Amino acid sequence: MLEKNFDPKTVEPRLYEKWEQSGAFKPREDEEAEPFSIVIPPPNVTGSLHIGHALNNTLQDVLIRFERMRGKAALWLPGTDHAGIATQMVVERQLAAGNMNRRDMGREAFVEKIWEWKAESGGAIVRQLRRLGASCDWSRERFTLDEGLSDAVRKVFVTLHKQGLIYRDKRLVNWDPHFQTAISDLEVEQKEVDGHYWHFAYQLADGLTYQHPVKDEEGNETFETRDYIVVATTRPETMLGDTAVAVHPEDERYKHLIGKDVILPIVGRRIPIVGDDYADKDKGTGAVKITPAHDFNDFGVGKRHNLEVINILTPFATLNDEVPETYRGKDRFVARKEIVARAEAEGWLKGIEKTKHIVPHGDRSGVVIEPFLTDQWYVNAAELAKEALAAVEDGRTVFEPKNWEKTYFEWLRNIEPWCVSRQLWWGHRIPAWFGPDGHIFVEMSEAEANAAAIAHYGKAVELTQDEDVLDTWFSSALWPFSTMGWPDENAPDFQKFYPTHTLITGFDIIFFWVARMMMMGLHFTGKAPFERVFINALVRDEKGQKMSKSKGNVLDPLVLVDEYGADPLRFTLVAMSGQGRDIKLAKQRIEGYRNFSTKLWNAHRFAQMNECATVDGFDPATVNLTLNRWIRGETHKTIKTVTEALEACAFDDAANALYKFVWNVVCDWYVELSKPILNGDDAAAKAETQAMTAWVLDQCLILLHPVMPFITEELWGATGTNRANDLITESWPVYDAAAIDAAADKEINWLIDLISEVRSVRSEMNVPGSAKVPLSLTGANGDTQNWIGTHRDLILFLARLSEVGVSDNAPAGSIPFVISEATGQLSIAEFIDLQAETARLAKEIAAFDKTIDGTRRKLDNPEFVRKAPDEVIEENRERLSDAENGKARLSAALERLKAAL
RNA sequence: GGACUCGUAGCUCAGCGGGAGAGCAUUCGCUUCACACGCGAAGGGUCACAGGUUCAAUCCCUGUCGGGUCCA
Repeated sequence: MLEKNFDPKTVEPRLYEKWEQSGAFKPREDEEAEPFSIVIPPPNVTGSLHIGHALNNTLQDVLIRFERMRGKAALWLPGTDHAGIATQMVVERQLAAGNMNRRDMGREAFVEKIWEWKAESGGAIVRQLRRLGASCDWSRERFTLDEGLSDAVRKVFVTLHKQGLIYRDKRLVNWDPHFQTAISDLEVEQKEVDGHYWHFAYQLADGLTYQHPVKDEEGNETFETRDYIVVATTRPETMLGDTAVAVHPEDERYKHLIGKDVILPIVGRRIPIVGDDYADKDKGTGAVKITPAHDFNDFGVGKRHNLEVINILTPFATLNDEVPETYRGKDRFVARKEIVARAEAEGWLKGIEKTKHIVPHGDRSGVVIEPFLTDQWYVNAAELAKEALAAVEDGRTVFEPKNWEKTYFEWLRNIEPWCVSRQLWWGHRIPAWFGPDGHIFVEMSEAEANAAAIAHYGKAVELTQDEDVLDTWFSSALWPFSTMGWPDENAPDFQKFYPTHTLITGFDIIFFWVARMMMMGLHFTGKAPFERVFINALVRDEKGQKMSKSKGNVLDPLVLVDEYGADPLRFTLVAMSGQGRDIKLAKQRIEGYRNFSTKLWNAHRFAQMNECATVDGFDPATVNLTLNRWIRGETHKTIKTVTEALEACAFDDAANALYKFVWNVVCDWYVELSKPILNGDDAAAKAETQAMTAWVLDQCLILLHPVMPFITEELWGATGTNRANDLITESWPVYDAAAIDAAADKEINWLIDLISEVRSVRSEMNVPGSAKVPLSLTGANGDTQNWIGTHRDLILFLARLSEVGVSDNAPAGSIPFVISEATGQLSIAEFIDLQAETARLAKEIAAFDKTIDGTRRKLDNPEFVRKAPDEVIEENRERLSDAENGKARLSAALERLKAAL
C-alpha cells in the first residue's frame, strides 16, 4: 500500500542512484535507434546552481527524457568550463588569506594549486544538477581543460593562424587593471554614471588670440578676446597624454584655429588643433582633447591625423614615467583630483558641468576599464561570421523563438575582431613561440615549434612560449565537437552524435557562446553544431526584479528542492517557461504544483485501494463502457497535445495540458464517475474499469515523467506488478485518432453538464449536501432517456440525488434548469427561497439574453450571412436557437413563480 | 539613438480573426468511503488608448501612452 504522502527526501536520491547505475543516462546501444544529442551549456567550474541553471537544465532534462522514451539513442553530454578569470580569482583569494600571492609562487605552482582546488571543491554545480534529476550521461563528462579538449583548442588555434584568421596586433584593448588582463568587448559592461565635464583652458601657442562668441545677459551675441581654447573632458588625468585638440571642421567658432597649436598645461607640450568630425559642436565646448593612447575614439582621430600616441599608464592604471614627476606612480583617480585642483589654482579650470556618461566596467572585476595599447591575439571574427550568418539565414539552424535570430544577425553583421589572449595563468596557453628576433612560430607543440625554428633559422635556437592564455570562450566555442572527440574525426561519438540536435540556453550568451560555436563548428566541421537553438526565459523574483545576492531576493533552487521536492520545482519552471517572457517566480506557485503532485499520488492510492492493477495484454481499444471509451479518447488527445508541444519546445503547453488532464479530467471526473462502477455489482464493468483506470494512470505517469521524473518513477515502481523496465526507459505512447469516440464524448459531456448544473442549483439554493433530492427531466429526447438509464447510479452518486427520471410535466415545488434540449426539474420544495429563486432565474435569463443579442446581431447582418464561412453561420444559428429555447423555458418558470408570489 | 519585447480578472499569466480563459487570492458551503497540499459552488474583465483593415478585431495594420531588456 502506498504511504499517505510522497516523501521526496528519501525517494529522490534512491531513484537517481538507481537510474544512473542502470545505465539509463547513457544513449541506448541499439544500432537502429536514431541518435539525438544535446550538449549542456557548460557551467563555470566555480559556480553553484542558481535558479537560472535550474530552469535551463530542467528544460534540457525534459527534452532528453522525452526523446529517450521515444526510443532514440539520447545523449545529454555534461561538463564544465574552466572559467579563466573567475577561477583564478577564487584561488588568488585563498592565497591572499594565507598572505601569499601567485607572483611569488610562480606560474607552475599556482596552476598546480588551481588543479588542487578544482579536485576538491570545483564542480559543485555538477553534483547539484543531480539533485534536480538531470539525466546527463556522466560517464562522458568533460572539462574545457581536459587533454582532449585542449588538443582541440591547439588544433583550432594553429589552423586558424595558418589560415590567417588569427593574428597578432597592437591595438587598443579593454584593459582590466584589477585582473591585469585584456578582456573582450563582450566582457565590458557599459554603465551610466554621474560625472562631470571639466572645462580646461589650453593656451594658444605663439601669443595667438581670437574672438570667441559669448552671450551676454540679454542673450545678445558679443565677442571676447581669448588667448586660449577651452576643451571639456570627463577624464582630466588623461590630459597628460594629450597629443591634440580636435574641433569640428565646420564649427564657425574654431575652424580658423585648425592648424594652430596649443601648449598643454602642466606638461608644456606643444600640440596641434585638428579638424575632425568626431568633435561634436553641441557637446561641451565643441573642442575636445585628444588622447590617442587612452580612448577608442581618440585613437581613431590620432590615426587620421598622424598624431603621437603617448601611453601614460602602467598596467595597474597608475601614471607612468611619461608624465611629470609629481604624478608618477599615482592612481588614475588620485591624479584626476590633483589635476583638477591644480587647474583651479592656476586659473585654467573654466567650469564644471554635471553630466551622466557611459563608463566601461569589467564584468568580473567591476573596476573601470582602461583602453590600453598592447600586443594581443585576435580572431578575424568577421570572416568566420559569414558562414555562421548563412547557416541561420538558410535555416540549417533555427532559433526558437524565432525573433532571437535578429539579435544574432545584428551582432554578427557588426562584429569586431575578437581579442582572445588573456594575461592570466589559468587556461589554454597560447601555442605560439618567439624566436630570438621575435619571429613567431605557432605550432601544436614545443617540439614542432623547435622544428619550425630550425627550418627557419637553419639552426636550433632558444624559443620562448607566449605567456598568455586564451579566452575561456575560445574553448567553449568548440564545445559541441571537442567534447565528442574532435579533432579525431573518426571518434565514435563525433561520428554518431555530431551535430547535436537542440541547444537550450539563455539569451544572454547568444553572443558570447552561441554565435561563436556556430562560427567554429561550421569552420572546422563544415556542419552547424545544432539544428535548433531554444532560448529559454530569464527567471526573476516575484516582483519582476532580477535576482541578485545584494538585493537578497535570490531563490536558491536547492533550498526549494529541500522544501518542496525536485518535481514541483521542475513542474513550476516548465509550466512558467512560456516563450518570450520572463518568469516571475513565487514560492506560492511551487506550492501549487507540489499540491498537484500530491493529487497525482492520491489518485494512485485510490486506484490501489480499488484494486486497479495493470492487466497484462489489456487493450484499451476493446473497452465497452462509455465512460472508458471516453477516457481513452481524452487520454489520446492529451498524448497528442503533449507530444506535439514537446517536439516544438513548447514546454509550458505540455505541462499545462498534463495538469488539466490529470486533475480536471482524470481526478475530477473519471475517478469520480468510476466509483459507482467500482463499488457496483456488475463484475464485467468493474473489471474493465479497474483495468482502464490502471491504464489511464500509467499513461499519466509516462507523459508526466519528463517533467516530474521522481514521483512518477516511484509510483510506477509501487503500483505495477512485475514492470518490465523502469519508467525512465518506458516507451512513449503513440497518438491514435481512432481511440477517440465522438459518441462517448457527447454522452459523457452531457453527463458532466447535468451533474454540474444540479450541483450549481443546489449550491445557489442552499440545499444541504446531505439532502438527497429527486430530479426529473421534462422534454427529454431518446438519447437523454437512454443516458439517464445507463448512468443512473453515477448521476445519483455525484449529484446527490434520491431519484432521477423523466416526466411530462414539472413536479410541483420543483425548480428548473436547462440541460441541452431537456429541462431539469429539481424537487427541493422544502428548501426553496422564492426570492433567491427569482434572482437565480433572472440571472440565467440575462445570460441567455446576452448571447441572444450578440448572436442575433450577427445573423441579422446580411454581409455576415453572405461572407462568413458556413460552419460559423451554422454555429451561431445553433447558439441562438439553444439560447432562445433555454430562455423560453426559464422565462415560463419565472412567470409561474411570480404568479405564485 | 537603434533593435527586440510586454500592457487581458486583485496577482501571475494563457489565448492571438468568429461564444473573454487558467492558477493563485477572495466569498460561501462541505469531517462526501484517494486527497483539507482536499471537495463543491460563486463573484470578479469598456482584453492600455486612438484610428484603420474586415461581414466580424483582445487577436491583423498604423500611431500614442506606459513598462522591460539588449546594443550604441
